[in-house]
Amino acid sequence: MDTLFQSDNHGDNPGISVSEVETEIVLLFINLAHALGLPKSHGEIFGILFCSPEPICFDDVITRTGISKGSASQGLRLLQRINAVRQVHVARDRRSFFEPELRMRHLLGGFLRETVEPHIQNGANHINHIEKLAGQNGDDLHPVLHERILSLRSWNQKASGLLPWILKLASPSNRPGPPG
Amino acid sequence: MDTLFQSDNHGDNPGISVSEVETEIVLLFINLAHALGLPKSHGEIFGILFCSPEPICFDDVITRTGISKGSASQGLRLLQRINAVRQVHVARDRRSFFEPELRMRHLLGGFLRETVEPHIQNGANHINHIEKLAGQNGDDLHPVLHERILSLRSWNQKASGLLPWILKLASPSNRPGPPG
DNA sequence: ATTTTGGTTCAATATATTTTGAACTTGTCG
DNA sequence: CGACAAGTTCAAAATATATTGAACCAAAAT
Repeated sequence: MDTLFQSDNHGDNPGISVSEVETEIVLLFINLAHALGLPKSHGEIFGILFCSPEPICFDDVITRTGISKGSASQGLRLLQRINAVRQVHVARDRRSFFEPELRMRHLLGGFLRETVEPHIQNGANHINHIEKLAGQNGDDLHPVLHERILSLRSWNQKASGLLPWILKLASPSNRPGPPG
Repeated sequence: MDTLFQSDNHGDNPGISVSEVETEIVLLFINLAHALGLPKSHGEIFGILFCSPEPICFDDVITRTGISKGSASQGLRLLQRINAVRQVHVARDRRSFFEPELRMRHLLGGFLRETVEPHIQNGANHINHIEKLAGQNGDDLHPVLHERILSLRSWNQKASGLLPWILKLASPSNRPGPPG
């Protein structure tokens, strides 16, 4: 593929090869993964699936990305958990095939549910604990610190309340427009 | 501080020492920093400032957190850049003092502006480049891939449009409530 | 003008995270 | 059943990221 004689460019097109477009798309998803705090291999996997018109099987994920079996296995698992990738079955083929989720709402939803929400829940628990300690300390607590502990609670609640709005705003039904 | 004889608990309070509350708050911010992809030392610095009723000077940040000069310097700089920390001046004192930002809207705003927005802008540039390559390739591009490239653009625009809404929703004026 | 103080920089080191790949499981086929 | 194929697991190696601290700079104090 994409050699002088067997190019993805069938015909005499002098332009850039299709595979360069794909390379750039994979790079884009590697960057995105990094921005989201996911390993780059996961971005690579998603990028490859995203570029393919048909679902891809495990071994092709490996050969096309060049990553190891282990990474592919773990990456595909996580991507499925956050709703970024679906498994599909092909008749009379034992292997599993994979395809990317393309609806932003679902992508975002999975990511928020699996990655952000647990952090917010942990935070809430931690704040409960802090409030309990603060209660036991009663008057020894500086009033300013006491107030600030209250604001921790309020931040956490605001963050938690934000998530459903974000999903709603990312829905296809939402036309673009300024807030307010 | 907080030894058997020189406890933060002045008086015969049998409760947990104030410093344990502070320890837990610092731990909370270390977790938060981690969740946001910032080094834990930055969370530690913010936590210490958050716990102090008065602004703290550079050297006290170091002694109270136990981190190195270098980390403190870098951490304070970044925290100021993202609006999480303000520098304040004390009369007839050469040193700078620092205090935490407490308004969620400002904290979120700085973080989004300095951390999230640049990624979205990079993404937009990258997508421009991909569209150009795709254009040069004309008909060689699989129609499905062409469609998907269009959706990249739409995702990026949606993400970009989301930011102002998030800020708006995090504003103090917003009462909590379900979306829709 | 020299010293001291407050703070920054950045190369070296320490720590954390990701990736690899060989050994293993599980299910399928002949 | 035995052999193979698809995929998982996880300890070790590779990579990336954060932290340290000594050398440095600039402004104030002496």
